[in-house]
Formats: sequence, structure tokens, C-alpha cells
Amino acid sequence: MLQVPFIRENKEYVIKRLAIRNIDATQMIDDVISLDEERRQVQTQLDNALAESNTLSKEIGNLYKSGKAAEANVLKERTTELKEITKALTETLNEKIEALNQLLYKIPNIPHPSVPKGSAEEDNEEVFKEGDIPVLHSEALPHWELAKKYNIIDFELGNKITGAGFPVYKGKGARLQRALIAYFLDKNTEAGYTEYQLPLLVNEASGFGTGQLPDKEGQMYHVTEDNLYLIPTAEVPGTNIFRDELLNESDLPIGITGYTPCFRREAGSYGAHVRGLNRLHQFDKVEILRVEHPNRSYQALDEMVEHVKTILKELKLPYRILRLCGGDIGFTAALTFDFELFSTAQDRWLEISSVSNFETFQANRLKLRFKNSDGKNELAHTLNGSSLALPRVLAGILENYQTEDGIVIPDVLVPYTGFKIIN
RNA sequence: GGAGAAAUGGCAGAGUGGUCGAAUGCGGCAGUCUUGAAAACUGUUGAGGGUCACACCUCCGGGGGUUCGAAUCCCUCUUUCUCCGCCA
Repeated sequence: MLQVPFIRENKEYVIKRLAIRNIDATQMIDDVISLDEERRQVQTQLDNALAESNTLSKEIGNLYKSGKAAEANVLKERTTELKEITKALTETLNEKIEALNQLLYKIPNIPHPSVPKGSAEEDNEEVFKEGDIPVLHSEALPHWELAKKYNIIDFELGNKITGAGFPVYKGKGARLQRALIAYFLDKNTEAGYTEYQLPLLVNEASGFGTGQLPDKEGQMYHVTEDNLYLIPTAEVPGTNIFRDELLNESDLPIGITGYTPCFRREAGSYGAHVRGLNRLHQFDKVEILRVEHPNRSYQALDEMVEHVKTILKELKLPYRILRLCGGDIGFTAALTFDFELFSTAQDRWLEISSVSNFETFQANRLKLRFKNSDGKNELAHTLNGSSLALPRVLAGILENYQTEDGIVIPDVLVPYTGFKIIN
């Protein structure tokens, strides 16, 4: 959520920057400014009425004490009047605030100056590419075929137990998955992130804090009985650790990592793009998350990108990094780098990580602040990224490491799997 | 699930109808002392709205009520703790 004073003082800039996202925010921004103006007018009227009321109450108290009950009763008539007035003004005020908030929820974050203009995926800017694309043998298979061949992932069984998008990992497949989780967590903690185990269900306030609610509830599974939501990413419980927190400047920076299953309803496309592990309703992910001083949040973003790079390098997987364009960047992010892994057998790029700086957009909703060196409370910057999303990394390993003898386990994972090949 | 107790500033913890935005301690900040630091001492320090700045307004878990006036009384919801029951 953008800050109203900022919008008020930088109206043209805000509209211009939001145009990068291909939206014309002129009307919304004008409405924000006029609603805020109205809100402040009502606020002032209400404050004046309350001030008069407070003064009278004190006088009445004093009159009673000095035994002048009759005079006090005269003043009471006015306070009764004022009660009506303040009640009406309070209602108007709440309406203004509500209308203003509803509007603010609809305005996305302002893109960072480096975000390229563009309308879709094709306009994302490739900023880095690394790793050799392996030459596979003639009978190379996509990962869903390999999963069947080696009996390591059972999609039909998941279908039976739950439904489409809930695969069952078996034997070496399950072990490989566990190995990846442990490996990622170890890499992250070595880099200074503190490991957390977080709740998989969150309440409404948390969904709201990170921006899934009120508009994107369709993305999450909702447990209506208890009004809780299954998390779509560890970002939600992870970032909400800091909801309503006032930190000391010396507490920053904060780095957290956590493994969680993630649940996403997203009824979407079908066909090859959702085959196998490409798109699931339940999947595993290891997340990294930071709370930073505004001065160094972009440095932190670079550090996070570098960190994810080292992991992919160690796994010897071919990948590229994209700077997302205005049309593709998420609602809450100011700048996002996507990592994509090349799936040789499918001959396409698969998104495996998304690393973003949200600046104060989430912090404003969360009321996540720190006391700066001037003693003022200032919104912190939040960032997060996947390190990494499991299914597509798994798919990439299966496909890129397949040989005629079986699937070779990347060297760095062998200590975690306890075996070197799946055959 | 049953019974009881509680929810106050960054944290801990007083306060039971007006002079309480709220004692005290810790923490934070500034200063004295010190080569520097620690300790000690002195001062300062809640949040939000509003204003050029003041004034002023709001906030003692959430919501509602009583009253001229509520942190304080009443209702309700939520959460936490203790005891009992059940249970991974």
C-alpha cells in the first residue's frame, strides 16, 4: 500500500511511474487526493466538536464540586447536542477512511526506475545467463516420463488421494526432495539467514499484511470454519512475523529462511505447461526473507540474487536471470528478478525463483517500522525470494542429469541423498 | 470441552470514575567522567491524525453500552495463563 502523503506530494511522478505497469492511474490518484482532503476536513470538524465537549465536561465537573448543580445542568444541554454532532461526524469520517483504503488497496507498488516497460513475459529483460545446456541422448524424456520410469513420483496416486496437482513422491524421489530442502536450508543458514519453521495456516490479518487479501483470495485455499488460509508461500507467515513491530535500527538487517509446503488454487491453463511438476496445487519451497534499512535494500536485493546464483552454480544447472518488466512484475513488488532453469527435455525455461524488493509497500500495511538515528519511526523495507522452489528444480535435475544409465545426482547433493544415481 | 484469572507505552509492570497519555524499572537517545569502552551519574524518551509551526483530537486487546466525563463500571468477542478432562 502506498503512503498517502507521498502520493499527495508526488502526484505526477506516481502516475508516470505506474504507467510503466501499463495502467493509467490518473483517476485513482486524483480520487485518493480528494478523498484524503475530505477526510482531513471531517477530521478537523470532529476534533473541534470533541474539544468543545472535553472543555465542557471539565467545567461541569468543577461546577458539581463547588455545588453549582443548576449551572452544570445548563451546560449538559450543549454536551447532549455535541454528542449527536460527533456521532454523525464519526460516521462520515469512517466512511471516508474506508473509501480511501479501498482505493489504496487497488493501487500497485511504484516500479523501480530500472524496471523496463513492457506488457508481458516476452518483454522481460535477460540480465544474466550461466551454465551449459547438456546434450542429451536420443531417448531423453521429460521429467514426468522419468518419474514413471524410475517410480519416484506418482501423479495418479496423488490424483486418487486428493486431486490433480498433489503428487506423491516415493523412494529415491522422496529422498531427493528431502535432500534438496536440507541442502537449500544449509546454504541459506551458512549465508546468515536464521532458520524458521512457520505455520502453514494464516489468519486474515496476515493475508492482508502481505497483500494476498483482500483482492487475491482466490489464490489461496480458505478454511472457512476457522477463517484461516493455507499459505501460498512462506512469505506470508514469514513477513507477518514483523506485523505491528517497531524495531531498533540496530536490529536491521534481519534475514530469515524457512521451508514450507505451499498451497495454490490457481485454476489456470492446461496442457504441457501444467504437465508433471510444472504447476501444482501443493509444492515445497525454501524461502529467504529480509527486513532492511531503506538505504541498503537494493544492495540486499543484489546479495540475494548472488546467493541464489551460487546455489544454481553448485547444482550445475543452466539458468538465466530476468528483470521483470512493468507488465509482468507483481502487484506488491518494486523490482523483481526471476530465475529460470532450462529444462532440456521440455526445451523451455521454468521459473524457479523470484527475488523481490517491496520497499515500503508491505511494511506500510504491516506497520513494520524501525526507530531511525533521528529517533523517528520509519517504515522498513521488506524483500523475499525463493531459494528455491522445489518441483521445478527437481524437474530440471531429472531432465538435465538423465543418462542412459539413470539419473545422476549432482555432486553437492550426494551427501544429502546417500546415493549417486537413480536407476 | 469444563472452571478460574488476566490483556496497559519498545519490554516488564503500577493504576479501579474527573487534575491519567498514564507511576516505577529495563531498554533507547544525549551528556558528564574515560585514551577508548564498561560502570556510575544527569537529562531525555509512547503511537497515530492534524498544523508552516503551535493549538487541538484519538489511542490502555477488538467492538458496543452507561455517564456531563471511562484505562477504571456494564455487555460482547478475541487472545493468553492456571487447574481439570481428552489427545498426537
